[in-house]
Amino acid sequence: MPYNPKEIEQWYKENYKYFFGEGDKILIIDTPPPYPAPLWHIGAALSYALQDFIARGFRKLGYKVIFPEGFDGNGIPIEMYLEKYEKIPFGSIDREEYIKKCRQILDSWREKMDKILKDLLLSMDFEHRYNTDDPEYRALTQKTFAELWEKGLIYEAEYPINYCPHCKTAIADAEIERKIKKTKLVYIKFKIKDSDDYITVATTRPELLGACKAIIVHPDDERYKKYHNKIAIVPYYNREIPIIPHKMADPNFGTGAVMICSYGDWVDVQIFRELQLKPEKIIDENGRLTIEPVKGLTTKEGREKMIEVLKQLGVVEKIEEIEHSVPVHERCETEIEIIPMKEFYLKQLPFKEEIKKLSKEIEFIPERYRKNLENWIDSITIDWPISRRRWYATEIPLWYCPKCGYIHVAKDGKYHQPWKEEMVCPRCNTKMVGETRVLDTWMDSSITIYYLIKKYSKILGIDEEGLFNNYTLRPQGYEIIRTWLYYTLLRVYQLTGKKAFDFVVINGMGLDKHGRKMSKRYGNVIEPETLLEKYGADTLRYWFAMEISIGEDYRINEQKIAGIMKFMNKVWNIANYISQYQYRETQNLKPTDEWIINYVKYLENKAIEYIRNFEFNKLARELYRFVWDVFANHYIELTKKRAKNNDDSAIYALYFVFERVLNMLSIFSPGIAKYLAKKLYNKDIEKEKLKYWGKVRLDLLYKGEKLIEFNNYVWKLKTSQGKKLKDPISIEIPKELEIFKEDLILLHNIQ
RNA sequence: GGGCCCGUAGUCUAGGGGUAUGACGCCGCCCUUACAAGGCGGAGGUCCGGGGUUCGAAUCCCCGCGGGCCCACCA
Repeated sequence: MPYNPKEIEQWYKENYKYFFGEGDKILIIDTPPPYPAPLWHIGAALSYALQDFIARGFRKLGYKVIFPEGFDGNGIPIEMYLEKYEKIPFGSIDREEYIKKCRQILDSWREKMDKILKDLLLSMDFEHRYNTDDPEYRALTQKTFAELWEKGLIYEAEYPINYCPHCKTAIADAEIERKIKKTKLVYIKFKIKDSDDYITVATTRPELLGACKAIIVHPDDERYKKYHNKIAIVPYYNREIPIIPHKMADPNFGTGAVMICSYGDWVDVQIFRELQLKPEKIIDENGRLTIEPVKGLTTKEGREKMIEVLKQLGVVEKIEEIEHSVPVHERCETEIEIIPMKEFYLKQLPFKEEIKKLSKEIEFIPERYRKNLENWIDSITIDWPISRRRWYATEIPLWYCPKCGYIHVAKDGKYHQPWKEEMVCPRCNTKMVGETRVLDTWMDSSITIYYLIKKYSKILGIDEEGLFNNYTLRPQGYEIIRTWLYYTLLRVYQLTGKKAFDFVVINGMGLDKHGRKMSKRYGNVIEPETLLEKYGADTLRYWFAMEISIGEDYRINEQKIAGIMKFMNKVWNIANYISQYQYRETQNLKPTDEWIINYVKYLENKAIEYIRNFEFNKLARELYRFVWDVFANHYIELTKKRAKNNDDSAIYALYFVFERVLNMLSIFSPGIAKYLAKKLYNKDIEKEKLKYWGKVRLDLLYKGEKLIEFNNYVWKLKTSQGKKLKDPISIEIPKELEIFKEDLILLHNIQ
């Protein structure tokens, strides 16, 4: 019967039941809840295989492992989808309907992804799946909001904030990406008051001229020293503004003179604050300009219009085409504007040092990503804006009394929707107004571990504190260190005073075989379903285990995957070979058999170390070499004739070694391992732990290497002499291999 | 501008002071009763370049060159 992954894996899935593992220690894996999408990136899907190696590996080390299944759902992506593909723009239908629609689509995607997770043969707790957009989960988010509100860590304030004109909501720094774009650098002449002189500034934002409140030049810039603290006149608007020396002006860029507007970028914000200038709000919440001559235009349109106007005034000195990086919203790639808005903030500045201290107590795998987190923490300059003007997210659980001004926060632990839920002021009995805004989705995702501790302490019947004091592990990609990891550390610390994780394991990204990112644009996207269908999960997973070095990007090369399928076939055939013999025991092991048994014990001892250090690729590679190059090619060949004569020792060794192999293999390729172990040993190999065998006989391992060398030598000799491998040969057996004499004579037909 | 990572056969990779791992591909021989999805053998490399440390460098240090990532206010 040939190897048929489909049949085996189907059998596996049908018999699957979640198993925590047996042991005193508990490891909680804070599985990333993926954001649902109609197409799942192969790299994202495979990252769950790495988590499964950790889960299965640690169960084999004697841990109870919590490996939950969860999905995200809150936030802007689904709303973007609705707008783009369902042609339902935000605000075009009733809020209730809109939310229902989002949920429906998300759920249908989640079913597909759930199937992929199961097809990957993950040892996940599929029975207790959670969604961050479930009422139960959102209730917890709201409860934590109320807690922090009561502690005074949340406040509302009007500050300039990153605003996405497309999504019509404020966003946090962590949600911003930078894109290199071509733009015009416009050189504009400003007249100096009471003089015929003028000063030229270079700007990429001429449309903001109406909000220009100052010009800065570098204090040491000789060209402009004569203008320090003089007054310049803004063209078109004829407003008088000061020319101020400030070290933020770079003499080497443009003309060295910079116009400061409310707000072109965060430098402007900083300087307005420092110089206590009065900001002018000239962009509205639709991203449109509000003053002439650009009233009603978008910033892009306004830019062109303003250039025309300034040209007619004769104040444009020149225009250069430059490339520079502009901040865009990571979800929709729209250029962000900085607009003063009234939003809720969660205090994070006072926690910077404490979070940095916590990060030093966390073990990062690999270590270098700790710096990545620390760099981000260092770069934080404002508190976290957490309110969003969207619909599909967790509602801010607040009501306002129009009469007495009382603000009610829901802290009953239930899920609330203030935009439709009526509330009467407990102080003056007036009907209150519900908050319509929602929370940044990271407010939900940053408490996954907090949620899981609560949930699994109930399932396992352990108190929360006790569960938290075990081991927590966060697996995730490096691209969300500044968001998911950082926000989780912050939130969990604010809620519990503890570090969220003992371990952070960073996975790399899956690239195509040439090392390029996969994207629709290049046409190099591989879907998980395709590979699963073609090679099966056991093969895909084993390939992945061999391929990845934790924290490094890896390339997906189908030829290699196909190569690993041959390995599965090899394992299958070894089982086939062994199964022709009846299991038997012996007290008298022959040297060749003792050698191979020592070898596999040595490997299993090493496996324990490898798993502790998250070095799955090393284990997978060594197991591969052992099974194929040592066990199959040398050991089985050496003992074939002896086994055929029903030699107890040989048959015992075959069974013994292969069981240890299946035990290790079941971490990576659980389908085939479980199937074969059931067949040959009638055991559930998934539930077997790894065994530490103590000292092994290194002298035998050494002799074994010599044995392999000798076999290769004889085979080479026969080949070079044009003999067949079974032809007789006359050759002296080296002294150190004397103990293997019986098997060597049979294998090589030595006369 | 700051920080981090990576350059090893046609392709991809392991190793991180002492004759350079392995996979895929390529070439030759072999259907040897577990396996042709196999076995045996073979060709293929100034380990990016240049200096230094050393008896000895792919490996450690410095300087380049090339690629990638993260952060930062270049208007």
